[in-house]
Amino acid sequence: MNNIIDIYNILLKIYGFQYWWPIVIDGKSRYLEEFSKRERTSEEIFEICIGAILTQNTAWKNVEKALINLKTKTNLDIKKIQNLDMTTLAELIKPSGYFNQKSKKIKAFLNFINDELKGDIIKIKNYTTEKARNILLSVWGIGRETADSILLYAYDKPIFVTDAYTRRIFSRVSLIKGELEYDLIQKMFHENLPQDSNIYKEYHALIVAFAKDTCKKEPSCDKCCIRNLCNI
DNA sequence: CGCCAGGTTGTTG
DNA sequence: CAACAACATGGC
Repeated sequence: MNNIIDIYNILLKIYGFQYWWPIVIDGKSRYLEEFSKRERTSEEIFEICIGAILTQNTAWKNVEKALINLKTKTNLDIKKIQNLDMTTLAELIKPSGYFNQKSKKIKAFLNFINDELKGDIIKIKNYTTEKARNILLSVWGIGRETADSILLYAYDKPIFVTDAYTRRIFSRVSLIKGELEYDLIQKMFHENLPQDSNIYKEYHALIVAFAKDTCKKEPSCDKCCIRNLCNI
């Protein structure tokens, strides 16, 4: 009896595999099955990192527009983006909102790639999860959820991504008491699931799907697939 | 029109 | 440390 695993299985059955993280191909975000079966290329890693920054408190649809702009203009080439001035970069990512903040964050991340990684974005792959997380968190503009999204989806590190949806859903089913710390919520998932990055990837994506579709701010409990486990 | 979206940082008591 | 403000566009 493990509610964390039970809920995963139910969500997987209802919503199916989500195949996160999406990559822009032919002008559209695509979620491809093959992404769960091979490592990400350095180009894909970079795109995931940028997308993770752009999606902070922002709908993916808007991020997609920004990523398409960046891809069209720079082919998401690190050097080309580095050579853009702030105003141009901000203009390209405008649809994702907070464009001044986010262009600063992207610049900070590019500096990090140059200075800490000597231009080699793959380098993090060889770090321990803990070291990789700490080094990402040291970058201005990268907080815990962004760092963990990058670690899990770009570098395939077994670390669970927690977000506002996770809080909402698991508070409602009373697996989270009150306002639990990010790291404590994450710990709960780590302790109740196999240490398997593919499960972490799917579970977080399923949480997002479920939160958008049913466990919304105003929940649609009548069609909820886990209502028998819930207390509201 | 109002609300919300795959958060993070900075400021204040 | 908690509470709160600031950051901003676009979809529904």
